Amino acid sequence: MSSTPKAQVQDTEQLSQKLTDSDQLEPIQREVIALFVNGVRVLGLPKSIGEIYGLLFISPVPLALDVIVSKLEISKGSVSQGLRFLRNLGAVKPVYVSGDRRDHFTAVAELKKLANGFIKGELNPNLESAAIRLDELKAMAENDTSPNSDFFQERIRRIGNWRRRGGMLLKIVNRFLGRTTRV
Amino acid sequence: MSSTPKAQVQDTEQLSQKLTDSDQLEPIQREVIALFVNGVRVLGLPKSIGEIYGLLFISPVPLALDVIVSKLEISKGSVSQGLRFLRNLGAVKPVYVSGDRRDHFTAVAELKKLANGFIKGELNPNLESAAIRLDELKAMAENDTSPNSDFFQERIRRIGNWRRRGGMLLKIVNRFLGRTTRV
DNA sequence: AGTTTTGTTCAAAAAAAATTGAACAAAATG
DNA sequence: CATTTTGTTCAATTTTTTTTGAACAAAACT
Repeated sequence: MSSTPKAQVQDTEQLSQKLTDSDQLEPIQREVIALFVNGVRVLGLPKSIGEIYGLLFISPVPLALDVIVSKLEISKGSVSQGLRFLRNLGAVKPVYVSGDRRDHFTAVAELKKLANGFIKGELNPNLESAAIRLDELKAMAENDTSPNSDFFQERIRRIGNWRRRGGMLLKIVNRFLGRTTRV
Repeated sequence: MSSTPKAQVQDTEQLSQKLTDSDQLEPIQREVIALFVNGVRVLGLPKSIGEIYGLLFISPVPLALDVIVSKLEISKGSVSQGLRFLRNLGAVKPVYVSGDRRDHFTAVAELKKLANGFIKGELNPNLESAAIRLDELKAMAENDTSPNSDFFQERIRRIGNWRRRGGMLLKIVNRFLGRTTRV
């Protein structure tokens, strides 16, 4: 970045000015990013994830890692990790930009893809481990001899019902958003 | 708790034994609670909330605050706050127990009530504030004169679509789980 | 009235989660 | 092949969230 000394930049601006013009976000972009930061909080994801996705979503062109770093003014580590997470979720995808060897990324903006990615990446793993534990619980309850055994069994059956209905709901959500991925 | 001195408890057990027999959780209960602790994490709620709800869910009788404290071995403050949260969500309800002046609580175990409570208490407030911000954004984008204006407008329209579909989905979820509350 | 029981509140402590930044590796460049 | 660019990793730090516990208030007892 400093191979060519920028001595000619006479610092007519404030000395603390480190961002070049093209790194500045437009007010609308800032607002959209803020909206996403809020949005991902509902999903239990960190702020930086919302910032990165939001920036890519509201950027007309794909962006490289170090551009994201300077636009958002967060660390390279955060952006690297955030991009990996978003890529795994399918919320962001790499785009080849000719003449630039850096990786560039755009936001995947189809709701059904986002939802499916989140379901597959975040929800399903949890539901599966819960299903395993639930089966173990069922076995425990059947061997139980305490006076509460009947009550326990009823409750465990009920959790099983929740699970079943949750699975059905995910399918319905899927169908509603368009049938791209199987849950 | 110590108005009647328990000198006759000769400490044949370990000295650190502070819980009475009735405070001990059965293995099945421990497992169910663990399941709930995991479950609420997916919803972005703290462990103590899962513990309290789980305990009430798997308890044959309503429990008072201090019983919850000694069974779960967490602080009175946590239980007090947790119960308030769960009550606001409609996940727990007070039950009158004659001859005992303490408040007692049971878990509300109907999935539709739980889901509706969560939607109304946690999701909707967020969606509403997002809707407001989105309207402001729309106005900004319409007054914008930058070369990216068209792109911005397309993107903001898209977020609006997400919101619309999200709202529809909540209604569908509601209908699927049984129609108790309006979203 | 005074005392005990029950439950809430909130500042401080602890725990958990996110972020940073420096060290590193891998690939591209000259 | 030495150098630069690009991107990853992870221990340390910072920030945020959760939990604790002591002080307080309100109601119920004696």
